[in-house]
Amino acid sequence: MAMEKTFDARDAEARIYEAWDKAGAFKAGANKSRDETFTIMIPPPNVTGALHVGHAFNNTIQDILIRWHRMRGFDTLWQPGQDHAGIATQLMVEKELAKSGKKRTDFTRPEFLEKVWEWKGQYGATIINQLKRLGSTCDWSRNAFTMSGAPGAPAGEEGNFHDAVIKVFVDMYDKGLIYRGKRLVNWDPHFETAISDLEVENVEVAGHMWHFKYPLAGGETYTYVEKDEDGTVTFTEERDYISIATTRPETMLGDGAVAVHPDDARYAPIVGKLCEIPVGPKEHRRLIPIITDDYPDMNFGSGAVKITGAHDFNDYQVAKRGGLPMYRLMDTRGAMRDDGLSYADSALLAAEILAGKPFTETEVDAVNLVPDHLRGLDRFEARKAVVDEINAEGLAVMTRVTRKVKDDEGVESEITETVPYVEDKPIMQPFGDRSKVVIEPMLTDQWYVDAEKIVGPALNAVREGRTKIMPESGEKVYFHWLENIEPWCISRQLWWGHQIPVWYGLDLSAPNFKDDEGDGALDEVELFRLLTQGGMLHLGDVHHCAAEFDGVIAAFEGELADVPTPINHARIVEVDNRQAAIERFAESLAAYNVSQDPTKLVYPVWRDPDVLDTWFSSGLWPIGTLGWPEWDESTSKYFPTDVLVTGQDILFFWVARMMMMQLAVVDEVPFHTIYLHQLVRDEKGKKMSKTTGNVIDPLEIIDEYGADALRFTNASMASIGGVLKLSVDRIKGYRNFGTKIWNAARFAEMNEVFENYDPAVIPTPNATVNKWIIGETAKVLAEVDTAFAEYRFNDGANALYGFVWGKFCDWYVELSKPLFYDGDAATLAETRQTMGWVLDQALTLLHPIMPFITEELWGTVKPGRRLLAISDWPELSLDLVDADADREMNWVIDLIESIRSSRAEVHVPAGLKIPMVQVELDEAGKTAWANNEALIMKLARLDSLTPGPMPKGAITITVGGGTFALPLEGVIDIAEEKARLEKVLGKLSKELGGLRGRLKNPNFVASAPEEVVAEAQENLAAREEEEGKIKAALARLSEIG
RNA sequence: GGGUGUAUAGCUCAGUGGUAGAGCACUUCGUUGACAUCGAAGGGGUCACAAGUUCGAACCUUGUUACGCCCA
Repeated sequence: MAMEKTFDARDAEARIYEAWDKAGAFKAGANKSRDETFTIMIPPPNVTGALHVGHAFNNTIQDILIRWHRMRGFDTLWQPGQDHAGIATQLMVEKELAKSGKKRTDFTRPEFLEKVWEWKGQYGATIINQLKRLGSTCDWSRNAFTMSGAPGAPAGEEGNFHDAVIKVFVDMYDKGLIYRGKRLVNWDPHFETAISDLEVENVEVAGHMWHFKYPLAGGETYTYVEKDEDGTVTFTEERDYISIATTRPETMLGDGAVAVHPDDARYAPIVGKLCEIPVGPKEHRRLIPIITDDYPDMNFGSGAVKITGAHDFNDYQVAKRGGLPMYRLMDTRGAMRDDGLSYADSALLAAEILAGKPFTETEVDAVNLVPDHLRGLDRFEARKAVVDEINAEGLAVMTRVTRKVKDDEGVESEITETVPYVEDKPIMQPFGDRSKVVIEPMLTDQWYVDAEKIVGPALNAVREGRTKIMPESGEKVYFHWLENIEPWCISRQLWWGHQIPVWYGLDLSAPNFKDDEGDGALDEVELFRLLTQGGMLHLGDVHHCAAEFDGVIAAFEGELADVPTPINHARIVEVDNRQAAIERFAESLAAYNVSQDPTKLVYPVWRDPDVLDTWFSSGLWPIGTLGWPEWDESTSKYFPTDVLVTGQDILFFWVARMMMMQLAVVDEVPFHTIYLHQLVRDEKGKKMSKTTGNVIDPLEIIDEYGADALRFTNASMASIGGVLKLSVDRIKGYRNFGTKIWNAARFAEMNEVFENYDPAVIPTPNATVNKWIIGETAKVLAEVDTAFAEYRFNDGANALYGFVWGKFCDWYVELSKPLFYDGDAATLAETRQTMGWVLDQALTLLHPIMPFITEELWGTVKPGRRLLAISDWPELSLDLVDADADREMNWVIDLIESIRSSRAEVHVPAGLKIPMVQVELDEAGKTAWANNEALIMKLARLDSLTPGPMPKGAITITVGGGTFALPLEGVIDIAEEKARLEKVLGKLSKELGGLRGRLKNPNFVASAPEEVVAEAQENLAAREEEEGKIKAALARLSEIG
């Protein structure tokens, strides 16, 4: 059956993918012929994810590497999987619930998690199916999931990942690498959880900068002086305040100080004095110190900055340096706090702290400096209220503005008035990428990895080259980040995730407790005192970490050892939360009181409700996917893996963390090469975004142009460190490339190549054309191997494009025609053998980039043979390049091009066959002509060649070692031909000038390498020969014209 | 502000010291027995700017300008 004119990707792709699957092509070790492993871990897409162009690019690169290695016989594993994407997944499920008017909190945690698993079962495989459409040959039988094996996971989700995550947490905790602490985090008021920097989008929005007066305490005054660069005084004023600029007035309530730069002379007189926060009830107005710190920018605003340690990252650092208290003002929903002490008590305590009273974090956290009437207000409402109150009190910095007004009759006039100074100013505001609400820096208790302690090995691995980052600039970024690493916040206030394996208990230690009788046992009075004053309800909690509840029992028993009898014998039990623990403990004490039965006494503990950051689990991806900690040789042999292919943007968030964690846990680098690529952008280089409307959907592209076209485009863009600009035109071009090779195969089929060649035999032809294309094949293989080995996929793709289109289709197919149509039986046979073989090589080499069309053709050429995906990559020696054949073919091609070019320029009709005169030709040329006469005549559209002198009025054709003429007297325009030759001569003389200049320079001859000099000399000789011929031709034309 | 890149044909980009390339677009011609998703021919570049190193610089060095990304 004759082949169709084009490849029907839509029809073929699914069929071919299924054939690969059936043949086991995806399985680890498919087509294995050696023991070396080659492993790539897929960067796990979110379980909520849908394929975008970035995934398509990323996975194309991985699949190319995987297919290339698999075909070369490596024990190859492409490990797929997904991460559980805490926030995103929870959001999806909450949205689903919202459809039926339900909220997450309408369910218990286990009930909700069951719904999440249901959702995952229903939609979680979306991106996997999309990756399949791209042709990705992951070993799907090993698909991993970062929540596999978690408590409550349904059938089919039993895996090791949960165990791995928990084990690592516990190990790191035991080694002192994980701790709990109160620090400033990015807080998402919608999801009510801490989020990572990665989940924060900084967007420039229109904002305001308010200017307020903070009056000096006790009505003090100072002389405020401004000077210009030369030190000349430009402004002097007696002030009783310091001017502060802020974009967030509502945070003023929590100010701990006003900071100025130590070099700022304007404020030097008042440093160390107190000023008043100009908001809040008059009777409790708080005083804060004016301190110095390097942070304030003297040239920005007034140069004085209010410091709110609990609600701003910069301020937090200043507050830490200055030992300032940090007062939290908001609750988890971003509303002004309505808990803790009353405002009056809070203000009082704050004043004591200012006066030098020592304070603990817990004490400070109970201080609620939100005035009673603002409590519970949303933060943006509170902002308005604060501004209004300050303005009303006249404590805003004022400015005079002139504006135009129209009176009732429409007459315009100008009025000048004094108004509060408020600048309109674009400000960078952080938004939650999922919730779209403004992120609030918030002081909360979280778990941290002490990254500084585990960063060393990760730095060394890259410094010592055990892991290489490409492009190299990535290494600089990596070093810079790791050298300045911050503690890593790993807790999240979500339900979906690995619950932190830490249990808390009430801190019963009572340093001031007095055992009245000194009998080491508690009586009722003592019990009551312990409960209320002993600290149980006031002090913090104690905690212990283990993989399971059973594992912490002993630790809590130890905790109780020095608590008075009989509590020290209490049974450790687990309850839901702190409140339940208090109640349960009280009940148990009451029961004991009545029964005096110590076995009734319990010490309740509760588990940390928080879960781990998804990145903590993804950090274990390399070993976790391979079954660690329960792995055996069948999977551990794939570790360390080989290459990580991922986006530059997650170098810190994921890559560096994998390095640190794998080194910390199994003491080995997770991969030897990290291939970083950029974000895929639109053709103009803009980020694709739904709002801009420039999103290219890879699935639509696959539908329209086929997966191969998209993959080839990706490969051709993949220069190291290259910018990825995706354009549909380009994709279309590579679809056309597929059609091109399809039709070359079709040509072969029409000439009965398929049934008349032996794929196992490297041809040994006689015809120069055949020898030549075999050499070109060997050359392109070498190019592709080098390119792939160096991760220069664009070079590989371009080499193949040039070979298939520029060499095979443009020349070899054309040149083979005379051999097919007019050749003798032997020529016909060797040409079929050659074409079949070369086509097979081309399909094989193209397969990693364009797997579908090549697989289809592979089966069409020789039906029923082993699938190309699991066939062997060729090994061809460059000895197959026949230098003589090469030289001869280049001469032939050069001649044909010269003739075509000349004909076109003097407007000889394309179809017209014309005679040619051989004016002079050396021996090599004569041989070349004789060997290739038929095809030169055909392709140059000649009808004869006769030796003879240069005819009058002819076009001159010059090639190496010869001159030909096309006698076209009467057909051509002499003047035009002269102009053509002059143009050629012009180009030549420019080149000659350069060459002569160089060769005349004694320094060049002396310093340049010999071969460069020799090349220049050869080049010069050839150009001079040509120049001579052209000049002669011009002279002859002048005789007649 | 810190970090890190980029600047080459109209567009998108290759090009690691020997005198500039590809694809697309453009112009002209062409239904020549694989392919019009095609073929043939052609036009088009002070390699951002300046200085330096070198016999020789798109490439190395320094500075300038513009733009991008990441982090503040």
